[in-house]
Amino acid sequence: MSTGHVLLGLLVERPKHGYELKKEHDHRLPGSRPLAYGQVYATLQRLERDGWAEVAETLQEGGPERTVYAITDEGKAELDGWLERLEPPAPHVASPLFARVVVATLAGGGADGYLLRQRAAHLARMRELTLRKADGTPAQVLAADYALQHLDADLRWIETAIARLADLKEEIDA
Amino acid sequence: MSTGHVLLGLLVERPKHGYELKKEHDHRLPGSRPLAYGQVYATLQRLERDGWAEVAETLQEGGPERTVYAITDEGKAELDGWLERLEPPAPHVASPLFARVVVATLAGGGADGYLLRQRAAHLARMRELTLRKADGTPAQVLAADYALQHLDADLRWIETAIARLADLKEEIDA
DNA sequence: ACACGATGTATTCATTGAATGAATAGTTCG
DNA sequence: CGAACTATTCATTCAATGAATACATCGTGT
Repeated sequence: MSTGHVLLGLLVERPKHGYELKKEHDHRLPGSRPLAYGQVYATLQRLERDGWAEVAETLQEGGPERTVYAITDEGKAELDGWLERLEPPAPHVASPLFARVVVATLAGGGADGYLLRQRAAHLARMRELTLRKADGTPAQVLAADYALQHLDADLRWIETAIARLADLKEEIDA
Repeated sequence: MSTGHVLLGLLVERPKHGYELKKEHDHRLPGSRPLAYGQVYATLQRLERDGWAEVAETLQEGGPERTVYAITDEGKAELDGWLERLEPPAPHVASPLFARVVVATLAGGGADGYLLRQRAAHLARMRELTLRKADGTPAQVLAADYALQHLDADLRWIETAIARLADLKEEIDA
């Protein structure tokens, strides 16, 4: 429940309500997919159910009702645990790129064309990100760097994949 | 529906039933998370609902019933489209690593320790994968290369993140 | 001065997809 | 007889989207 832990993290500062959490999440984690409101409130309910967050107060002072959530002691302990825990380093690599290459080869189409087009798209995206880095906040720069490093990793892999497509085809035909 | 497209790809060769598809998937896409049976059958139902696959025959020749699915013409067209489509190059980077660094900084703990431990874990995992590459099939080697490139990307990012933690903290405190 | 629409705040709901784990049931083989 | 393999189903949870609801504020034109 990665989203839940991030929300817990945002609650450490002070109690907040759903709308605020969504805004903060999108602001603090630029580059990550913006949270849908539905997901925020669903996640908050799970946090409450598990005792990691609780309703601090319900405000009705002009405007819609706002339900403010606070992190609990249990939630703080859980968050600490999450921060200590090492990210299991990619036990399973979910790679749409790899999947397509295998499927294209299986389906007989050949993956060369796809890989070449993908390489071009990656290069374009990297140029775009590099430009955007210039005027970003530190968080935006870090997020962009993360994306850039992984796009570069894809590019390197694409090169070796192109070179080894023949081997893959042989294995599949066998 | 990436899983669905992969299953479609496996059906191009010839009609297959769920159990066989699960085995083939896990075999053809080493390194990816093994499919749960439940997911295979649920996905097949969606493929059928969308007209991309259909029940070819139901066998009851000694042994449990087997429902064999075949790809339809519509499914072939969809698969071609999927293979043509470029992977939207990381519009949103879902990065547990980045998320933890931000949350650790927000929560006041500081992310240095976490990054150092994560670096060590990555290095260990890379050594392990490199060893396993030696005696792998071409598909396994490609999958391992994909993982290795991305672990290396993480490592590079970790270095720059360590160097820029102070900037991030400053942004958050402001 | 005030009706009106746009914008912003805050939450809920219905639905779908992804994923897990356990349960079921028959077959083969030692 | 029991263990292992083949094949499918079910119950449940989490993740995620998109639309709907509802109230408040604020600027604009008449």
